Amino acid sequence: MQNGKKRSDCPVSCSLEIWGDKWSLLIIRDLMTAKQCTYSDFLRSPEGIATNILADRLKVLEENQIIRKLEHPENKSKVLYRLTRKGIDLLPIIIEINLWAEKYLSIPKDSKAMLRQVRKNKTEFIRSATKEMEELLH
Amino acid sequence: MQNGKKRSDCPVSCSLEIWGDKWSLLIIRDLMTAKQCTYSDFLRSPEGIATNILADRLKVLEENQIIRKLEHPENKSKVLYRLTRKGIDLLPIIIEINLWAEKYLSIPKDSKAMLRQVRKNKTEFIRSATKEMEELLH
DNA sequence: ACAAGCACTTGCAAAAGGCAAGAGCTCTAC
DNA sequence: GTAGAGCTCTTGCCTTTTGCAAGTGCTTGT
Repeated sequence: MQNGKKRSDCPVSCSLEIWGDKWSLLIIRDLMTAKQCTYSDFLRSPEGIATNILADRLKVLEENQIIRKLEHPENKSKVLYRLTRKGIDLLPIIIEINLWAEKYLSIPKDSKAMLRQVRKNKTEFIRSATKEMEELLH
Repeated sequence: MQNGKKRSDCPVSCSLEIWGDKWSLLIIRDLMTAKQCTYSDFLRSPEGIATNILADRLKVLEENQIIRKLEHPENKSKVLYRLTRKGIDLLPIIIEINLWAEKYLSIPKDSKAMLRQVRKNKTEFIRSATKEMEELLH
């Protein structure tokens, strides 16, 4: 998907070439809610990504500096994945997707609770959630 | 992609199942900038979507009521595609994608001009652009 | 009546996705 | 120190989706 030359200069098209597939934004969503995930955390997500696809997407996201790998503090055979600042800044997109979905699809209760916070003050919600995630960048 | 049962109840996942592929958001982008497009307008977009893929995506987007078909006023062999309100409401997502791309990718001059307007007052930009598109819903 | 334009469809090859099994590490228990 | 279990991927094989080229059927302009 992302190898080869880009289709156009359009910002939307270029963005989609990085994370515009069926899975990447779910990986990013997982990282936004959990702050950090191991490989098998991703595999446990309810959508059920296949392991080879996961490995591929993690590779692409890392190459594009959306996420980065770091070693697990207590187990050298585990790998931790975290968002970079570039990845963290995808939060507004994720939020707008949630808001759209809330309006037009049926969504679970816990998502609604989060969105109540968002609607109260979107800017502030994004600011504080971003700050929280950025603390892990150290 | 969208047939079969859904992967999960996650709002992001459900949304991606509708328009989360490499092409759908580009079709929506075209409709946001041009207000209405014919089939060959989409084919002329710089990304070069294949005609069978285009036909398939238009079908899925119409089934999900993101777009709708209407007949061309002056030529019965042409078909016009327009966004529904559900499609118009994807504008905030498109805007956030543009803002992210502006920050992290290199984007063309005309996109930057539009984004200057957005940054001046995002809420008002969305409000007025939405209103403009909604006028065509009649 | 003919050619050109338009919205698709079809057929076929290439690429991507999905599943199951396994490889190569590391840590734990004995 | 060796066996087993857990972890991150990789590999092979098959299915699905995508991409390309050509074609179909309708409409319109000349």
